[in-house]
Amino acid sequence: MEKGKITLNDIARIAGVTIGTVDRAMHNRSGISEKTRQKILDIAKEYDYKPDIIGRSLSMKRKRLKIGVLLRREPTFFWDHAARGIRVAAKEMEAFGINPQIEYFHMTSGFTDEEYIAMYRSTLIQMNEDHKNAFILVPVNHPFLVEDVNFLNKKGIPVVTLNDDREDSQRIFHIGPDTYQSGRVAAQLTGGLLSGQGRVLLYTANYSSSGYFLRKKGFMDKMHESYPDIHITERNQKTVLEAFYGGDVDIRSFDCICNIDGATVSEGVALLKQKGDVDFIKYIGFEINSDVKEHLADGSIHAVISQDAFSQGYFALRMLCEYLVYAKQPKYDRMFVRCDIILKENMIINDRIVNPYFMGD
Amino acid sequence: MEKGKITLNDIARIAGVTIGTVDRAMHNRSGISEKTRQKILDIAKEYDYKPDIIGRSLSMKRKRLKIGVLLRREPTFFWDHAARGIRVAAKEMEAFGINPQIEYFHMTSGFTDEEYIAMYRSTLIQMNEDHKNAFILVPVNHPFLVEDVNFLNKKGIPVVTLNDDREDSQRIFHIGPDTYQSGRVAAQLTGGLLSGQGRVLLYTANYSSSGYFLRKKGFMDKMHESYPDIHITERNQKTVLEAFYGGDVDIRSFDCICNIDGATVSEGVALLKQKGDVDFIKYIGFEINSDVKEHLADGSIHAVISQDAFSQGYFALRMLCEYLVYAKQPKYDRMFVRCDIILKENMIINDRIVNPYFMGD
DNA sequence: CTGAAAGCGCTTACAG
DNA sequence: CTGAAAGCGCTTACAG
Repeated sequence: MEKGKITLNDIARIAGVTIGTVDRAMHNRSGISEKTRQKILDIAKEYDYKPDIIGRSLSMKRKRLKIGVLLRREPTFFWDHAARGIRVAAKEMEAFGINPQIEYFHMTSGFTDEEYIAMYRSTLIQMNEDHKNAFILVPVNHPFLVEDVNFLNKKGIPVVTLNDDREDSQRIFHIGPDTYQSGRVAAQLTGGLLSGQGRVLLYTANYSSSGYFLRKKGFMDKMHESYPDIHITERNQKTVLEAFYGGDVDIRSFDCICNIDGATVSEGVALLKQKGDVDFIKYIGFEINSDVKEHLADGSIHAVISQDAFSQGYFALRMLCEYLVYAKQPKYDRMFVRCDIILKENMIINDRIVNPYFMGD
Repeated sequence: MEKGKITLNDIARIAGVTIGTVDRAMHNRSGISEKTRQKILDIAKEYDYKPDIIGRSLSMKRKRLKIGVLLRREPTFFWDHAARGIRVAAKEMEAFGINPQIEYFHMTSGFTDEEYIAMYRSTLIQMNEDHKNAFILVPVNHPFLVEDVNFLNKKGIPVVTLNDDREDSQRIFHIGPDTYQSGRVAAQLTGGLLSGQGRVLLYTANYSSSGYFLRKKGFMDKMHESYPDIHITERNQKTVLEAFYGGDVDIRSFDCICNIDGATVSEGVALLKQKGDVDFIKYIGFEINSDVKEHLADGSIHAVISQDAFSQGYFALRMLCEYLVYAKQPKYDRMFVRCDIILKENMIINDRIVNPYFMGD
């Protein structure tokens, strides 16, 4: 008997029982004597039994895995990529009958916080009525979120948090950007580009997100450690217009703009172009979309750091499925996607580049 | 009948035939009347039949897919990663019973070209005697390679080329680095770092490889286009010692060393450290290993560009399996892996970063 | 030219 | 506590 190639049927034959009994032993099901269970487990161990995933999958066909996914809506380029990552992973796992149902919720304008929470919660309840096997959620910042996650968990419905985390909840794991580290990467790029000298304008429209706060902190920490001679001016006005041209700002006195806030990058560059200042200042941003690609191509953006939403979605679904199908526990309960540095010359412009980004097409 | 969820059994029932006949129709097998075949195909189309990959796989278990893989040996860190990518992909596809047999051949020293070719070829023949279903090969530069690839292809054994390509052969597709583009990326990094001014030492131990030649060309092209004021000195001595300190070289007259030749990067940096020159010059290299990681961490290397061997192996096996199992033709017959820019702050130092590099562990 | 059946490796409802 | 059997969706060797 070749090691590792043994099947449940083989074990049954060796143990002198039937396959049903073997199954009971392997899955710690009830209705089996301790003695037979031990005998069977010993045999399994001796012959290094590994369950055949595809036999199991075929048999599992009867109950397809329904996974509820609740994402944000804006910025759309970002969340579209996340949804795409989820669909690609689902397609890869289609052998296991994964069936993700993706819903979105808006966080932009026109509603009070309470109204958002209510909308979010009602969507969640509605999705759950369809008897989901698991959820992938982008959490909102409200105590109920923890309650609901814990409730689902108690009912045996695991929850994964995407992009934002609630460590105080019983989500089984989290996948998101390493925002602090991405700030450090931006600082190293900036410092290298300025040879450790000069003036930097650091801009964010939105510090309310803890992600942006952490990114700024990463940027500042790395600057203080490695480039103490660079002078940093923070601006966090609501619009790039105010930030770059409001008050008594002389934009040309800066050597570099670092735009912490991924959502306003292309807007910021467009403004510099319009004012005729774009050639006098280096621009470093976050995240990539088609506008940003154009700015990279024509040289008006030097670099962006991407912690791509696609990978977040892809790995969230994939690791969740491995958890559901193989009972494989992720190594950590908090994981991050890579910080990719994207310049004109290494941005991906065609699909001859093999890459998870394109595997689903 | 839900669209797309129809099975062969359903079709058989609808057509009033048995599943064996449906199978004959779907696979263009002989022994079926044109009329029944048409009827069955029409039904399949109408109900949007998609074969269930996992049913097929289970049934295919009887003939596991044996794939022969022939890689180089040196530099080991590189080919170990390629082999690892292949194993990870095989594990991911284990549902389909993929069984890669990986062999290596040396290209270093002590043999004539003819002897190498003979060794390579005998290994290939030996592997093929085990009735492989497909091959992944790192080609050697000899006409016989084309002959053998074409011979295998004619016998219905597809061949994929890895890292190097032979476009004149009938390999079904190629995956490798985009060496020309990686040279351009290095040039953009260098140019940015020097703000378009200064002197660069461009070093390669080995121009005989067409990969290094193309990389150099990419570097030069981008420099001429974007940073015409940077002065470039080429050195291609056999050792870094000769290149950096041989003749009348004053290494400190350079602002930056760009080391085209991925295999000598850590050696070069170690030499600069030993001579006390490392703080006076920026270093840009290619490929990453544990030594290079240390140099990145302590700041003696500014950046490396990685076209990781892992991905080459991973995608080669994966796309080959998709070809064998689903008959899925890759979009292009020549594909490249990404050029990743790696600085101290974004190099991956722990496995909390979700990444194909770590998916197999 | 077509049918009937076994088999891939597992899970699960049912019978005893 | 254990067994016997059906079934997941496909492929294939054999019978007619």
